[in-house]
Amino acid sequence: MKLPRSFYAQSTLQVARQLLGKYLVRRHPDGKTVGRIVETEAYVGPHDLACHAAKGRTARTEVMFGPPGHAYVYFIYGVYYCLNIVTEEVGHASAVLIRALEPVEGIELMQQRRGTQKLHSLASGPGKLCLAMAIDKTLNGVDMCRGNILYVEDRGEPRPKIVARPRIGVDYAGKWKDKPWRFLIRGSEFVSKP
DNA sequence: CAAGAGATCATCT
DNA sequence: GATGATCTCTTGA
Repeated sequence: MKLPRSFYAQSTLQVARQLLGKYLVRRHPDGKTVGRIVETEAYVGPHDLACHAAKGRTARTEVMFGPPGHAYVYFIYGVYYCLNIVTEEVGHASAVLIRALEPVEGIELMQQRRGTQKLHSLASGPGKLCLAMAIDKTLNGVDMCRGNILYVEDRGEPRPKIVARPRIGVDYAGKWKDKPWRFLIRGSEFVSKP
């Protein structure tokens, strides 16, 4: 079943942990792709210097200030897209970055889009998974609690064992850079970095 | 295997 | 005008 808005309205750290073991579903004219979420990162609000919302309310961060359960997709390094899901109540700018997926359905399509056969590196990183699932800026702001082009599904899987690590690529964030807010499923072969 | 460069552009100063 | 919530390829041990 599709995760409801109340799921995303929880604290960002809880959402980041509870998304592990859930399934990201993407429907596209070329086909359906599904991946099991194995790695996430929490960006908890404007006071978190690693969070884009720390720059204030701008055209780019606008979605994060809105209601939970919406997709925040941004373009980075002139090359890749990254997918986040907005959390907490309206006005509280926070989100969870989806960092890695274990390919589940539509694997051939993902291989085609990524130009590789290797399952363990098909979606093992925020940029890679967006390529594999055809996620780009046209999905920015999409409501993931309504419609069926992009959403997260609970398939009744028991809660996985979780490991917490510092977030990746946020060395500029001062005292926030070492917060252990990157969450991985313990032992998964599909994460971006062990 | 580890380290480094380059790709390439929206966003903010 | 600088830089980034990344990835791939190349180089060298």
